[in-house]
Amino acid sequence: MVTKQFSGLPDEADLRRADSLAREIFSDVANKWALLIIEALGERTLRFSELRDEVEGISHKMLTQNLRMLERNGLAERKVHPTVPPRVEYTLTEPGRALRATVDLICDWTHRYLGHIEGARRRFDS
Amino acid sequence: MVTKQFSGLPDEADLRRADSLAREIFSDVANKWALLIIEALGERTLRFSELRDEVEGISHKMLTQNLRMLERNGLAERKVHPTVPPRVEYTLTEPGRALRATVDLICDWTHRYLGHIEGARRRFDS
DNA sequence: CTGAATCCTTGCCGATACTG
DNA sequence: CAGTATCGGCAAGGATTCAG
Repeated sequence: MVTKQFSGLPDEADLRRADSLAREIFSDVANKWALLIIEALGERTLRFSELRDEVEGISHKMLTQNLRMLERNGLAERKVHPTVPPRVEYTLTEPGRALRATVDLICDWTHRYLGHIEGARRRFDS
Repeated sequence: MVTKQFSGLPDEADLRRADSLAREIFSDVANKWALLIIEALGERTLRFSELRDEVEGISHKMLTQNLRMLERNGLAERKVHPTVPPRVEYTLTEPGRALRATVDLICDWTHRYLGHIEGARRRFDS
């Protein structure tokens, strides 16, 4: 990651920094809207407005906010076409697609256990 | 899932219901604290207080709140030992463990791309 | 069409106190 | 020790407006 001058081994400070960074990334990514956007993007390239239609219930603001975050972390790429009206397209980068694979698994999980969960809820709610 | 009286095929209403349920479950589960708790539990059985120590930075309230949610959805099991002082233990159920497997993948992902992301951030922030 | 900025409301979340 | 309830601050997030 970072080239140390006097040792190839990370020291404690490095490990703590990496941990807190990992935690930060996890917090960025482990939120509903971010994951839904990633899932919506998939392998496709979508415009801002297409994304807003695709991600059910997301507001203009949440979409831009999360797209900025994804772009900042290098998970999505933002391509501006200097036309009028402007046309902005978003695509997942390779790290983004790798993350999407895991999101897919969560979706699979959701559907596989839909019945279990529905039952569990009924039992709990009584 | 639900046995229909006149048709084995789900009608549109069923599909819409299933979708909104899936979305609801996804929203429950796709949040930082829930995922961190699931990850902390792993294959172990932990007491409330152990969990609080294990999940860095979580408050008493968030912990109970999320544990209730996990219990309600049948992802974690809550076992009360009627001793004094009380002793309450939490364990992941099979659906919970299945979900944890995917959370593990997200953690792996985080660590694998830590460097990419750090670089992307530096570039973006300038 | 995108996006930034503003206001304003809602609800999250932490702190605290109290029960069993 | 574990859980619930209450209160309050503050940040998340919605609606709207303006700009490029």
